[in-house]
Amino acid sequence: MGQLVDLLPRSTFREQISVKLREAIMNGSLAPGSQIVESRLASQFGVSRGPLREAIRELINEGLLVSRSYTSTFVIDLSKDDVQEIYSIRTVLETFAFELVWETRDDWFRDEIKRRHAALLETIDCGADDESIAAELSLHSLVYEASRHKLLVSMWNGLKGRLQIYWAAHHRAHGIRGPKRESHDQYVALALGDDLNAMKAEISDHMKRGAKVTEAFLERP
Amino acid sequence: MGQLVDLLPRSTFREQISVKLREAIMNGSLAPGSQIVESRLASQFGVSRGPLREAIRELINEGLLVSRSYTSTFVIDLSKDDVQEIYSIRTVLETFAFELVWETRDDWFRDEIKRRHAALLETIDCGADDESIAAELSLHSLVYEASRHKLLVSMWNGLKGRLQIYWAAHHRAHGIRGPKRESHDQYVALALGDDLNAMKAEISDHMKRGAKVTEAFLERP
DNA sequence: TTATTGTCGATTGTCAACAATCTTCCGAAC
DNA sequence: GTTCGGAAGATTGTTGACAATCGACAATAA
Repeated sequence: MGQLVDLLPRSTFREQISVKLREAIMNGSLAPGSQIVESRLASQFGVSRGPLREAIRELINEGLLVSRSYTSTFVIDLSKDDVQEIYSIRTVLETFAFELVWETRDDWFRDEIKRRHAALLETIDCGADDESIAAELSLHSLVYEASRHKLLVSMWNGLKGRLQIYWAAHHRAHGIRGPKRESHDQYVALALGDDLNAMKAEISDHMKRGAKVTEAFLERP
Repeated sequence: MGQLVDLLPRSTFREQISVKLREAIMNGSLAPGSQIVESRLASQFGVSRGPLREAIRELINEGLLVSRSYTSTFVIDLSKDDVQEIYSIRTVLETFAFELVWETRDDWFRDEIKRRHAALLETIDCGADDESIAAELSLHSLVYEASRHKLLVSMWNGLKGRLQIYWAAHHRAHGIRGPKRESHDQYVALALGDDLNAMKAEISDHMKRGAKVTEAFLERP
């Protein structure tokens, strides 16, 4: 039986706060390295410190915030090494995801990948930078979702959050544009094709290119 | 300048509680599927519900507890699928870890893997079941630690906790003994050798065997 | 001047009371 | 008997006040 109506979003403050906080970090309202003060944020959100603290703990576990006991909490500032680690793990996980999915790709998968690629192209054409980043991540998310591997999905979500912070922050800081228009043509074409090894090679290349670009961020004057 | 005296372990209640809780889950004092009640646990630990809740959130994020809003919190009870997922991801991550480590294995690595293997054999000979489980996990942890890949280590730690719960619970429930004495001979020998592909094959085999054993747990009358 | 100690403000950590929500169970209406 | 509604109990969610800790700065003594 399907879902007759949407579930009412009766969420707790902690949940609402944690998504708002994530948003604020993603869109740069809370810049990397900036300090989080519980009492200030609590009054901004109009709640007490209790649920706010729990939301903060959640983001700390996700690796989006870091805290020192009794002293302070900060938005993470990823180092070059951190980003390289993310890309290297991404290569491994995304390759595994394609192995899982490969033989069972269906019409939904093919339609959806085209749809998300088109959405990415559109945001790029609009010049909407933050949206392009989200769209690129959404395109990559597809193979994880299609794998039906819950653990794999949750690991990807963790990486995704940190990547998004990093990209968004650097794009803002350096005035760099989002993904290039042709950046995913090959990826999508191979994902629709029949050569798994070529797909794996493309993932590896794609990540190496990504890692190179982020390196470039950090070598600017 | 060296350390004159040990640092005092001045940790917060939240930290102390979260390690105690983890212990209680690992050693079966809190069995899989059993309910967690904040107020009861808080009085047992002699603290208020605030820090206890934060510790609980931490374990929820680690996947050791699950909670339903306003209703209840439980120790997870892994399904067969969950365990299969853990093993499949483990295969991928541990293979990657060996790729990273392979060319830079040094004397420390070789000594340490022998040491941990010996420790595993000793706990098996003693018939100390819980210790054998911990020793086996410690042996596998080595390659992650040696990889110097922080992200990889943290992902492994997440898996490790869940596996340990699962094993410990099933060993207790079914009176099954811990790892077999010869179970890691091949693994260690290959890790000390020079054939990376053979090592990869052994990891894959090792995990398939592990997954089979856990399947057997669940098919008992 | 320089090293040590005391003090103060800022921030996080903890507590106990109170509110909101969910589940269960019981009774009434049909 | 079945279904509906509502009260009761259990549990989690939220709050505001208070305590502990840290870092910086000033006061002090050599």
